[in-house]
Amino acid sequence: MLDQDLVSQEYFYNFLTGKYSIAVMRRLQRNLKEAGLSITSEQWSIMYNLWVEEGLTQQELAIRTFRDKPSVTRLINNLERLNLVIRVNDKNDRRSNLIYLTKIGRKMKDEGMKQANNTIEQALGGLTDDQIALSHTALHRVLFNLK
Amino acid sequence: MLDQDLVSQEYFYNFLTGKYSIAVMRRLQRNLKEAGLSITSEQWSIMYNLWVEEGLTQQELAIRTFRDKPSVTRLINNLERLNLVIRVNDKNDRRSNLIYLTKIGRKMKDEGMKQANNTIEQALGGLTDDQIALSHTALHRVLFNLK
DNA sequence: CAACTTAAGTTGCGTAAACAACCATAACCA
DNA sequence: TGGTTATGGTTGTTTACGCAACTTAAGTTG
Repeated sequence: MLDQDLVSQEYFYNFLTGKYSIAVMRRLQRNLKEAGLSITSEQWSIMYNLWVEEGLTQQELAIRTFRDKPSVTRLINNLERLNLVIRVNDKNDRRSNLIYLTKIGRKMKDEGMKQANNTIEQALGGLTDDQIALSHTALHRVLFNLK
Repeated sequence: MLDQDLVSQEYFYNFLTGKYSIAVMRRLQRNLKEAGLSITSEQWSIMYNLWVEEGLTQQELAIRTFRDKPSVTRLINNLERLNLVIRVNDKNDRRSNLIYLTKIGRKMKDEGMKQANNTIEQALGGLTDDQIALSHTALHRVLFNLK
């Protein structure tokens, strides 16, 4: 491969190294902080899934957030220390923990979603609905390809 | 916001939490490992920039990789320990370190770029050139918006 | 029912991230 | 020229990630 190709392919390599998502996640973190929510963007991704549906297992959270099991274990540890979620041992399958929100965790939903939507607006400003829809399709395909 | 909207906006939230880039970076890591290159995807992003141009300062590497200065300091520390790069103190500005590749680091370019291109192919398989080009435009805009 | 396999979660280890505080050198300017 | 400000890098702390090894509980099968 020629060096010119290297340069013209720059966008690919930015994608490869997470440049875009670093930018987005950093902004989400900043928005959450400015709104007085002291959770990280990773913790947000767990909370989001619980705001949609409580009582998920850690395994299920791992799948939905695309993280591995140890990562989820530790994220839940930290969220439990912050009194935002609790582990409840599943009576039917004693290997599983069902994760529920606490009152505080539930109360955080409105502001948490608001800041997420803020971040999305800031990130996608100036793009048309078509462009956004096409990017969805492309990114969805990427996820499918790599899963 | 209604809960239905939450679900229909799922792709946005996947973007927000880095789901796509986690997938891509994980695959890059795996491809590098299978090719016998024991560097992380983050280390790859530093190496890539040095393969394009040697003698960059850490500051410049931080800008090009979209990371902060402490992150670059530590990435360079680890790459130096792996004998892939060296710090050379700048004679003209003694605050700066100029980062150069070692022989081993230079020799790694071919295989490193090959695995990067592999990963990109795997990630973008099934997408048309148009779709890819449009996604570039969109992601470029995102970076511009958040910078 | 005992032996084997699968599944859910945890722990250990090395690496990387953000943010703040810090040090050394350079640039500015009054 | 002497003091202030800006810049390049490093260090400390907390959080998070990837992988491998491990524990415990369920499911399978002879």
